Amino acid sequence: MTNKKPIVTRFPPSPTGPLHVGNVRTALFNYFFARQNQGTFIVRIEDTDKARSKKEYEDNMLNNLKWLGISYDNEVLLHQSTRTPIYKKYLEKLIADGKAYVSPETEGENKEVVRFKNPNIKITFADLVRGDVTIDTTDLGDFIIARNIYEPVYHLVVVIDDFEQGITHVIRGEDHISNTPRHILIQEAIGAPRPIYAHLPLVLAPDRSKLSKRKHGEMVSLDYYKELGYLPEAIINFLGLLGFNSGNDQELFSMADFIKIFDFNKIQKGGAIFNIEKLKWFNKEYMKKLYAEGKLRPENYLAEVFRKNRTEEQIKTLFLLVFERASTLNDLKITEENPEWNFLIKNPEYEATRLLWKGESDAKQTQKHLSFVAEKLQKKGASKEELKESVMKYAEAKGKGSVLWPLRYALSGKEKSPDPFTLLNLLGNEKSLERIQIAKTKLSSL
RNA sequence: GGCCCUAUCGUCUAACAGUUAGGACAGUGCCCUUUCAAGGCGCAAAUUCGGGUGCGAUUCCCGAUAGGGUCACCA
Repeated sequence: MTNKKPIVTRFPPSPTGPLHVGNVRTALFNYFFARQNQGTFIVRIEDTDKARSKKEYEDNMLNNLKWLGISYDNEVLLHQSTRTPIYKKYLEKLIADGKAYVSPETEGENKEVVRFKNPNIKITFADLVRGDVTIDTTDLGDFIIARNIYEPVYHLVVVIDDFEQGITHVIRGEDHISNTPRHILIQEAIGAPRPIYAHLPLVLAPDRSKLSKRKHGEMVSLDYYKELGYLPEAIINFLGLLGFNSGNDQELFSMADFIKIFDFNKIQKGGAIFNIEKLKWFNKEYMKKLYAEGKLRPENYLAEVFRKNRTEEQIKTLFLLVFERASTLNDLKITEENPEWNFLIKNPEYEATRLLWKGESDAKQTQKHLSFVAEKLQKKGASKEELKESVMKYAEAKGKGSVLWPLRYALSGKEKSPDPFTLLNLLGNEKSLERIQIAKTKLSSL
């Protein structure tokens, strides 16, 4: 066997905004491929745009990568802003070799810039996801590679850094296809080897255009999802499957799974819409997993008022109720202001007529049903099971809806809620009796 | 507009010439059930359109159409 060159991939964010979900996907694929091949995954900060680059954004990216569990192998984090002397050396050589020149400008910010002398040739490069791509560089003209000798622009620095860091595979978004011939031209001029390219399909907004901060706002940044209570596992699973498939019907994949199965041949060529509904589903799946592992604790989510004067069992019941209706961690957070659940801590307000089951017009009957339940509740020593049994027996005789609906409504004041027996347990006898009494009073007014 | 890329259910996708075109999310129906949620079982839903080449095209080729990307002294 021949000795394969070790693989080196990279993720080079520009710290001009918070980490973008499209970039997360790109980082993920670079990471999968490097890890799969025992290669090296490098993160480098592309901050040549001094005006727009900010330390807070860099921190945001690094923290988010860590949160996702994406670790990089380089010991020092390269900042392009600190490498001016290196780029200058290349620039001077390029100029000396006649491959670039200082060009006087009549437009733009600077009077002079450095332009690359375009040989005007056709470049064909092999793309791991698209096959051969041919582009005529004549259309590019003599493009700018530096604002001045101390301020190179992206196209130059990306090529130099990829070269100096020994990047073997450039895996990036499809929006870079048109930049690739430019980069290849520069590589050839500085004598750098050509890396292997793979251009990933774009992550699209529901309107089918590239997800962008300008057009699509906060939904492009990872923070948005993180703050809403999406789990890193769910985000990785969802993004890992955007534009990639395993070839079988499996839906749930961990980072380790992706590293195992990643394959350029299974990458889609067309862009993929970021469908939040599917993300929600993944998140729910991972929340179930967390719960099963005992890692979701009610006390972290239920406000004190909901826990006060409740037994362990009641708290668990409440939490489960909330849990099965939740898609994100935030959905779990129940506070006094939550209209969905605050009926548990304060008596509900509602119209008396709402107590009547559909088709029912006899308020007296409904009152009688409620009285039956009240009596049972007042009987000391009866277990919850016995109570439920006797009420259900009664309800079956009188019509389940006629008995259970008003009971549930009296307790919750809501059209939709958990069943009355669960509510009875959660509220306790005293509060339940109070609410039943209120309901009976309301019914008298009908 | 030039150049480049792409094209299977609404969405993410499977099928690398022969399948009743499969799965998942969303939707919808039924069951469970007083209501909701959860759960179970169903249903509906796609090969953009023309031409080729094959005994046979979702699959290969060409064209049209549509969508997207890119045309910065941003990355």
